[in-house]
Amino acid sequence: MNKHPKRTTISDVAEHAGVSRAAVSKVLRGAYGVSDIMKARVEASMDVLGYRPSALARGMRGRSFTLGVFVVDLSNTFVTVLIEGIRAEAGSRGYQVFIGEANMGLAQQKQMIEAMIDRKMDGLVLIAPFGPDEELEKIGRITPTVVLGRHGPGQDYDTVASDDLAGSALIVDHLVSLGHRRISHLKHVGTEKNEATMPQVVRADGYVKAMVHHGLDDEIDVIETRWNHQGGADAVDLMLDRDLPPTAVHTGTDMAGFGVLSRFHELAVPVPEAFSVVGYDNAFAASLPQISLTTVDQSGFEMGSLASRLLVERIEGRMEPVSTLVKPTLMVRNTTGPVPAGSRVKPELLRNVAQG
Amino acid sequence: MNKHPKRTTISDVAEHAGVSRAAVSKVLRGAYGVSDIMKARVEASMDVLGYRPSALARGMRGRSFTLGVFVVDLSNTFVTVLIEGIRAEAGSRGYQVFIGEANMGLAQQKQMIEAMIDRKMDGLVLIAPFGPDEELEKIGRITPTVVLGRHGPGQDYDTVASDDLAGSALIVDHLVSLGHRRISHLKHVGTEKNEATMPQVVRADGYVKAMVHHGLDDEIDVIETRWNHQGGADAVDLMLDRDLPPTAVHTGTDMAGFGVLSRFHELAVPVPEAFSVVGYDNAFAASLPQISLTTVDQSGFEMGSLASRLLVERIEGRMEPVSTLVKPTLMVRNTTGPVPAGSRVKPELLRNVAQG
DNA sequence: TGGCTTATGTAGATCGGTCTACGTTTTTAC
DNA sequence: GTAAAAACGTAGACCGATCTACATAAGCCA
Repeated sequence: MNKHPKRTTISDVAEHAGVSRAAVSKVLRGAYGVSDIMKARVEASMDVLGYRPSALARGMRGRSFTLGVFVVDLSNTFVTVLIEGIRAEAGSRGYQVFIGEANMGLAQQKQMIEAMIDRKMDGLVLIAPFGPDEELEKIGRITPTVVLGRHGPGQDYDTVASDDLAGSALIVDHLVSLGHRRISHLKHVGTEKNEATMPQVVRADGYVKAMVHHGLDDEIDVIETRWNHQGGADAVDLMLDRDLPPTAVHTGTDMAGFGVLSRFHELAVPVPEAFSVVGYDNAFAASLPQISLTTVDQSGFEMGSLASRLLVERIEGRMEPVSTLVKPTLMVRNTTGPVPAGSRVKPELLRNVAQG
Repeated sequence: MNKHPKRTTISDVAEHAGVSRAAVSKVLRGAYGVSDIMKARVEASMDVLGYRPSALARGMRGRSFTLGVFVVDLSNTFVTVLIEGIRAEAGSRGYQVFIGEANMGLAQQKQMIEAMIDRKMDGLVLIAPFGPDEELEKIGRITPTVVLGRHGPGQDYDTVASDDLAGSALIVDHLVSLGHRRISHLKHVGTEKNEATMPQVVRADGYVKAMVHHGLDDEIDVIETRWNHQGGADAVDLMLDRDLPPTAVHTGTDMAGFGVLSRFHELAVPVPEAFSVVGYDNAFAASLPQISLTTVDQSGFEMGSLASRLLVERIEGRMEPVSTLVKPTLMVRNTTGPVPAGSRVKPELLRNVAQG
């Protein structure tokens, strides 16, 4: 005895109200050409019958009232905040939000996005997708698209990104003001080619520019690693292996920052007394007092709701691309401090620890 | 110039291959009555035209090949692991997984689930939904459903849960073996009524049973609070305010555990020297060395893939409900230690600290 | 070779809505 | 008071697939 309480359809409502199916459809859509009397009667029937239109059938011709959010990695708590913003705005405009994840590379990403298109979702938010810009253009030509977390502008899609250039500058300024000069930066490197619009590229660019601005051209030190826990941990060993190790690091993302802190913790290198660490994203764990990671906050909720708003605009007809940048803010916590006095950073000592 | 590269439909393929639409449909579904020659020709045409069937249209009569995962709170990193498991299994069986979140109460949860049904998703996985069991039965009668994280059995849905009774026992056993006797427990209390199948109820029950088992009937201390960071922090003040404060706490969930640790950190109460803390879920942050929270691991990936498997079975016709329990394991880390010597737990002292 | 069964392909209804075209009333305007 | 315009409601094609019936062709057996 399953699935048998047959759904009420638009025909049932029409019959019950004694009008045509087209009339019910009009009421449903709030379309022109409905008298108040008829509207009331139809709505009453809907109520009595407990009618809910099939979003699937509606989608066949009209809108599906569904937005798709594509994510590479749900376990990154920062994207959760973005999604919160997306949902809030979309919900208030009558759209349902469904999230699709794909973390096994470009092919899987493509498949997921196609799955969304095949389900005729009215619009897509792509959170930090990989792949070349042209791929995104292609998607944008098929369906309304907003790319979140990559810099613009695009031809056929909108972008919402944090001003990563400014974010990196905030970090470097902060560290320099604490007296640091040897500041390293962790740049994400994956299997895919880096596009100029990707955050890792812009953050690295901002880091270099800021270093130059402070006259620290000679101290520029970009370490390529993966932006995850392991990548951060690995980078520590690399840094400590330098002839003259840095005194601070801009880890590019909190996840890598956690890895850095973990490794330092294992090595009993005191943070921030011996080494300053700055993350990026203001993920949940960064705020835990035992971690208390200095980081850059991207006001994810606002970015998310802005993306939603742009997407709905686009669905409703806007064609010109919009590219926005949100100002980040620095969250100074307890992993950054004054540069250690020269005596306290014995490179030899640090290297020994690393090998022990 | 948008959205105009008109999609190829089944008719296009049929025409190109010189067969009927029905024939193409048969090939698509792998249905009976297709010669090898025709199959090859149709598939070639699909290839040439770059055909992808509309999942929407397919769903109108047949399956939509879509599974819906309902989640209350995506920011809980444990559900991310569950989703990973669900996706792995579902993907290998040709289903797409879409996630819907609703964290603003029962009404929003209901709306989200209805939205999934309205889109004719083939089956639903509900992760720790709230509301009465009957509500779940109602859903299960409409569409194949697996409930993840609530204990069974259900009449018209399957359940996959961690053995919370055993989990609580593991925790209490561990603490008792360290010499603790005054062990408190944090029980989640929300705005909704607690059902007997909800984890907070079973964990509390397991805690009580385990305490009784160790002859600690008189030390049973269940504190009702919210299972989040703030709830954990608040509970610390409550515990320290007791005439004879406990020496250990089973926080019910890692999120509350983080709150407990945070508050202790603020109060400079050393963990585990003065107080032992155990979480539940083995969330990501629990593994960070600075946190290193002793907790219970629920092997989320396995639970997720098991749920997927059950759901597909149900979609394919099974009617008898299945109710499974997965064994949890204890992860001993650095927030639990031997009970402090009597002198070190001066209740007065702790209370002063709390007020300072 | 006739009679049956099995294999292969097609026509056309169907799913539950939307949307265009058109007929009928009711208003408005002069 | 009548023509033109606006308001209201309906019929029926359509979206892109699935699925049931049925027609035709091929294979099998005696």
